[in-house]
Amino acid sequence: MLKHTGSRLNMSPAVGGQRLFGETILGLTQGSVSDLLARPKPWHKLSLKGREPFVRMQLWLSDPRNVDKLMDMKRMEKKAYMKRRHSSVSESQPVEPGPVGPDFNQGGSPQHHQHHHLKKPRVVLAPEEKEALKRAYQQKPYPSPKTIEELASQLNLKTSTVINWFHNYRSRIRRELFIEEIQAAAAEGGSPRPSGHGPEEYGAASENEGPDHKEATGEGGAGTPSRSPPSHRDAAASSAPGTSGHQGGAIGSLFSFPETAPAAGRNPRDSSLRKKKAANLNNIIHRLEKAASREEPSEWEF
DNA sequence: TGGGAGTCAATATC
DNA sequence: GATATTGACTCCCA
Repeated sequence: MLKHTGSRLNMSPAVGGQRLFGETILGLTQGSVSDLLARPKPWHKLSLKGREPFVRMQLWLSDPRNVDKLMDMKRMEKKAYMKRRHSSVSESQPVEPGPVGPDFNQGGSPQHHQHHHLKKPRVVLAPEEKEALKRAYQQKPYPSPKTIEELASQLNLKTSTVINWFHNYRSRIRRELFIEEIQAAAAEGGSPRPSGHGPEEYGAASENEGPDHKEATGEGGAGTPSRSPPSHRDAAASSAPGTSGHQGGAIGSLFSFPETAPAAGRNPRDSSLRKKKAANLNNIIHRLEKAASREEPSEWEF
């Protein structure tokens, strides 16, 4: 499958990165953290549950030893890893005959371990299948069960896959629209209006990356307004609050966003995308810190 | 029961 | 190895 990922958020691997930060601070996996930072929803559109990671982030920010603790965690992880590695080298036999490596036992059935953990192979939709689904979405964002059945049989997919695809697509389109709203608000007033509603509308920039999202642009489907070109986003992102060097000392060392020109051979859009994501994160941090200093417990309770 | 929100986790990409 | 993408899943609500 061909994917274009543009750029990556450099969260200074020397300290942690999305995985460690997500798992130890936010209670989220790396993928979720990446998503959260790249496409944050406005605060007022978040459910209580959706706000939790930001509340955790705020608590972490208000902890004077936050970075130290993260570094400790990293050290501990490394130690554990080395220990595991060392023991697996010294003991030529694994402790338990579990599914450590690939299912491979001499002469035996390769399925022996599978009853333990039946893993469904991940469905990867072919570009043509995605195209067909998108066309169907443009005609009907909320297809009837009958339409779903038809689509599934036409594309030789499971109906659940088609249902999931529509769910995911709608939800991801919606998020893109939220980002647009925020950008429009930011472009109008310079920065999102103060509201006293916690870190409202901290998201100020988005990359709107990837072929999927681009192709969704301008879809005529019901409730699917057209979306603006990336250049508009660039402008909004660069004017996002928090980009002006708000790095909060230790935080800055945790989330370092190099401002250097893109390295040779890299996607030329890389640095601007990086900036946009940095703007997102800095904006979130900025508002969390502001909220923390204002002490609005009612907004943070969950 | 269908849809939205949030998330996981496999995998692609850099 | 770190990050981005995305299909699948759970939970909650109307």
